[in-house]
This record gives sequence, C-alpha cells and structure tokens, in this order.
Amino acid sequence: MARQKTGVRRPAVTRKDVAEAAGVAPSTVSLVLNNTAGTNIPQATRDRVAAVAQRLGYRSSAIARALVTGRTMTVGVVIHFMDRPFQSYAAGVLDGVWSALQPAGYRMLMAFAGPEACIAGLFRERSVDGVLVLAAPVAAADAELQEAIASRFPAVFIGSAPPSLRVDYVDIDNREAGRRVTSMLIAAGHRRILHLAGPLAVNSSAVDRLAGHRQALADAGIPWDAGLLIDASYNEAFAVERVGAALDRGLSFTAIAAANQRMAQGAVYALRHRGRRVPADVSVAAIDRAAGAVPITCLEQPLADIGREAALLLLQRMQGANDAARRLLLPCREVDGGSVALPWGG
Amino acid sequence: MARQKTGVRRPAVTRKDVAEAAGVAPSTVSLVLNNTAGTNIPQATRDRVAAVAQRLGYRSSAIARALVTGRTMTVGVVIHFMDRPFQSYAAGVLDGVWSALQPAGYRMLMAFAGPEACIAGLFRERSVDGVLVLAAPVAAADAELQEAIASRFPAVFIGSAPPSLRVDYVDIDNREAGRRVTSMLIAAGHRRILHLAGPLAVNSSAVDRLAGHRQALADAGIPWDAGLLIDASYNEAFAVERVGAALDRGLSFTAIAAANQRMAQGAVYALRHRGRRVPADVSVAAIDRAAGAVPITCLEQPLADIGREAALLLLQRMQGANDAARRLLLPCREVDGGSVALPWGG
DNA sequence: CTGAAAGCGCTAACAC
DNA sequence: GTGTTAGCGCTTTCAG
Repeated sequence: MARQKTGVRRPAVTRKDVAEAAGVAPSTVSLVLNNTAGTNIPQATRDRVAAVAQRLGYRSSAIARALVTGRTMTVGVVIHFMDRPFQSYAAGVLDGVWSALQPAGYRMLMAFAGPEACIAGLFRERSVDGVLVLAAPVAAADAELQEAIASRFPAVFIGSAPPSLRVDYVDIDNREAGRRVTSMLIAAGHRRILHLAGPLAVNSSAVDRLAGHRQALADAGIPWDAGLLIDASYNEAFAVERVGAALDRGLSFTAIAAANQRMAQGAVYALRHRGRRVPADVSVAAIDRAAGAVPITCLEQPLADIGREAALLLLQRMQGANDAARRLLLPCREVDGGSVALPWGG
Repeated sequence: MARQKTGVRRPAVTRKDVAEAAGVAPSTVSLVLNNTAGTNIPQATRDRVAAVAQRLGYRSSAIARALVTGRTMTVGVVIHFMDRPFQSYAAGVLDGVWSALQPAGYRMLMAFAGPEACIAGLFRERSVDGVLVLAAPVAAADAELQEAIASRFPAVFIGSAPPSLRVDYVDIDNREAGRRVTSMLIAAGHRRILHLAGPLAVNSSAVDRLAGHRQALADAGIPWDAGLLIDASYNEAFAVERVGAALDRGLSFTAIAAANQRMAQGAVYALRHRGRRVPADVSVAAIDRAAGAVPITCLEQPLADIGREAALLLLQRMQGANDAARRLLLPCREVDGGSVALPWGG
C-alpha cells in the first residue's frame, strides 16, 4: 500500500487527473506544462490543459520529476560551526547563496553536521545536485569526501578549504586581510600588538590571518613575540576570558588585532571591565563587521558576494563545467569604527 | 536518455549492482539494508549483502525511496523576514529545529520567499512532508495557503501566526513579555516610558507586545500617551533614526521599553550619540537577548526550545496526529544587563 | 498533432 | 527463505 500517505490528507492531484479532466493523454499534459520544444500542440489544447491544471491546482511532483530527470534541482548546504550554526557569517553568506540559487530554480537543503557525513549522505543518496560547504574544518578529508570530490561531485567550499583537497574555494584573502588589519594598527604607531587568533587547529582562515599578521610585523621590522599571540576560538566568551587573563597578569600591549569581530567584541568587553578605554588606552581592529555591536574599525567581508559567487560557480559545475578547481578570493572593505588611535604616550 | 546525469560523474551504484555482486535478488538487498521485519533471511546472506553494499558505497536513492513511500523525510522551513534572512532569531530557532529533526531522520529544505509562495510550492510539488513557518506576516493567508492548511498539510507556525488561520503555533507569550518588560521599568520607578514597537502592520508579535506594554501601564494606573509610541521595524537602523528624532525634538521620557533587542541597541546608540547615559539618564529594557552587544536588561526568548517544540509538534502532525490546532507559549527568562536604574531625579 | 510505452530506482506484497 | 512483480508520478522517445 504505497498509496496511504500520511494522515488523512487528500491524495495529491496527478498529471492523470488533469489529463482526464481536460480530455487529453497524460503525456500531453507534461508537454504543455513543460512547454516542451518541438511539439505542435494547438493553442486551443494548450489553453484548455493550462486552465484545467490551474483549476485543479496541479504541479508536477518534484520527486517523480527528479527520479526521471536525474536532477533534484536542490543544492545541499553544509554548515559546520564549532558553536551554534547560523551565526552572522552563515547568515550573510546564505543571503548571497539564495540570491543566486533562487532565480536558477534551485532549492537549498541544509545540513549542520560535519562535511564528511553530510556530503557522503547527500552525495550517496543522490538527494542534491551539488553542495556548498561552509567553514569546513581543516581536518575534513575522510575517504568518502575524497571519493565524492574525486568523482567530480559538484562541491564548492566557502570560507575554508581542507588543504589536502583540490576543490573549488571562495573566500576573502585571509592572509591579506590579516596583514591589513595589523598594518592599520602599525600605521597608527603601534608596535606591541596582541593578536587574537581563531582556532588554528580547526580553521584554515585562522592560520592564514595569523600569517598575515606576522607578515605585517615583519614588513614593519617588528620582531615576532609569541607572548602576544592568543589562540582563541572565533567566539566572544573565549576572548573575554583570555584577554582578561592577559591583562590581569600584566601583559603589556597598546593594540589588539583580532582575527574576527566577535573576539574583538569580547576583548573590548574585557578591557572596559578593567577600566581600560578603547581606543584611548588600547586600539582595536578586526576582520568582520558586526551589526549593532560596539563599533570597531574593521575589514568587512563581502559576505553576500562570497555566497553569490560560490553559488554561481556551483551552478556552472552542476551544468558540467569540468575545468580545474578554482580559487576565488574577494576583497574586503575597510570600515572605520573609531576604535584605532595613537598608542598611549606615543 | 534519462541516464545522462550531469557532467561526467560516474553513474551511481544501484541496488541492482549490489544484488549482482552479492549474488542475490535486488529485493533481498532492500530487505537486508532496511532491516525489514518479518523476513527470515539467514545471517550469512545478510552479512554478505551488507559487506558488498559497504564495499560499493551503496546507499538507496532518497528520491526513489520518496517516490515509492510517499514520504520525503524532509521538512520545509519558510523564513520570511523583512530584512535579511538568518538573523539571530532564525539562528536560535533553527538550532532547536535541527536538534529535533536530525535524530528523527528528517532533512531541512529552506525557502526565504513569502509563506504563500513557498508553502504552495513545497506542498503542491510534494517535496516536503510538512513545513515550519517562521515569522509569517499577519497578512499571509492567500488561497493556496488556506487550502494547504485546510487539507491538513502539516504546518507549524513559529513566532507569528496569521490571525485568520487556525494553525499550530509555537512562540513566547508576546503579550505577557511586553507586559513584563514595561513592568520592570515601572517597578524601578519610571512613568514616562517610550515604547519601541515592532512593525505593527506586519508582525502579530509586535502588536501583542504593544498590548502587553499598555496593559502594564494600565495596571500601574499610568495613562496612555500615544506620543510615547514609536512604530519601528524590529531593526536597528530604524530605531537609531526614530529615537534620535524623538530626542532631538525634545521628547521627554526616562525609560525605553523595546519590543526587541535590536531596536534597543539602536536606541542606546542614539542616546549615547547625544550624550545621554544608560542607565543613568535613561533606562532601557527589551525583549530578546543579543549576544555580544551592549548588555541590556531583557527577557530572553528560549529560541532553541521554541524551535525544538515546533519541530516535535510537526513530527507528530506528520505522523498523523489530527487533533485541533495547538498553541504553545513558552516562558521567557529575565536577564539583568544593568541597563535599568531609578529614573533621573526619581 | 496526439497517445502509448519504456523506464528512473526503489519498496512491499506475493508467489515460488 | 528468496525471487518476481507491480506500481510510485513523471519525462521522453516513438508510433499512430
């Protein structure tokens, strides 16, 4: 009994119902509704079929269509955040993803587990035509994922790409962004700059931003001081605690370069809690812009653009584009949040 | 030629491939892999089939399975926000939704257009077994939506329910929350309280929160002053502008009751920009808690619980529960953000 | 110009 | 105990 559906819902209107009501063959209904090229169906018939379909509220079953065409018209979106999903990063990116996918007639199937499990599932069960992977951890490269990539299953990575995989990748230039943030502080005269890094073991962007920071120091002839590095976790609570601890043990610095805005917020919180003013006592600059929080001078990522470009690239892949893996790095915009000043006594 | 799939991907492993490799009939493969009850397949065969399936990386096609079972094991999530989707509200709620859906084996298909279009599409094309509708605008009740609801298509509304529809609805008690926020300010001694309302024409929660505000005033014997109502839009920019304008034209008040946190943030921003301190000069209280922003005394919505309860209710509906529409109102938690003090000179 | 028919990959009832 | 079979609803050739 496959007919039993769930509950007592009225069984769906099928193509056959429309055909009967319009006095034509079932296939004619498809031909008309899909506007198939190369058929010469008289306008009168077309109108009649369309009218009946409209009246009955008929829409062809996405499932049946997918089974026969081999395309689900659905994109899997895999989000793997350490903390809660759907933080502002994902929000901004998905905004752009949607803006590209929606007009192309694609749907979005979301999955929040790790990319390995998700891609494997979505790929193996053939429920999506391709996937977008947000912020994949660097270690994500198990056998299933590798096989999916190797068999050219369309996948575009956003915000992080496992270094071991040769995949399409859209992001900002994290190294350059890290360099610029620190350069802004150096330009203001700072030399003792605390770097709040993201999770270096998990996220390639954290590693790249730190590399950029170090390059900025090197370019300015400032020697690297490992004591001025805090390996946090892209989240606020961690930053509050670690920066607080650093202040309490008397670590001396005049500025903070944060690898993301949330850590910067936490740092400001910790500073103010101890009576240090921003930027009078300590300057702060960060990557990411946070809406509605303490304004902080930052490099704003073009999140929507990142999402849109990634989706457009995925659309090409799903249409069969087979060239080598691409790497698209979008530029950041500098936003003055008034949190950078001359160093105290400088 | 339906076989052409996209690009040059290797054709998927089917049940038939497994059957041949294992030397059994295709149906036996299903029976074993689905662990169907009432079959007496010897353990040796089971093991062999399982091993072959594993080796070939076989997973049954979600599409084919859906076609034959009549269930897609997918839930549609419709988000209809005025501004960008995926703001913190949706983030928190979806966290809970996922936590309930994931263990039950359901997927999430996201759609960001209006609920009418989305539900109609998802429902008519039968691509989901049910829908969760976030923050539906009060006006959302077109013919298609009505028909979907009438035909008992499983749908649960979150955060807002079109008043004209008798639907399952999970939310906080907005009226009570509105009342409590204002009561907190009244308890601190305030009597001239500005109410920052959400979009009254769009969102039922905005209306209910305002009603609660007015009730608190009435309970305290404070006459209603329409001049102390600002109809904003649940967003920050609007609040910055409207509160700023009110201050500039000399409107007098000692406290602000904001219908959501983002407006409260905007209000604080406008106040500080004009040299008014919070809470020394003006107290602020709001509904919603915002992570990482200026701390504000507020009522925190149990977002994850809301999402989880809604998803659990939907699961019941999808399993055929047919009782009358339910209304589930979850309690808020008071969070002291230190933004409420005695009125100036009070 | 329209209808019949062959699958798409799977589940589940039913023979063998 | 296992294999055969009949659809699920649709797209798309291919006859009529």
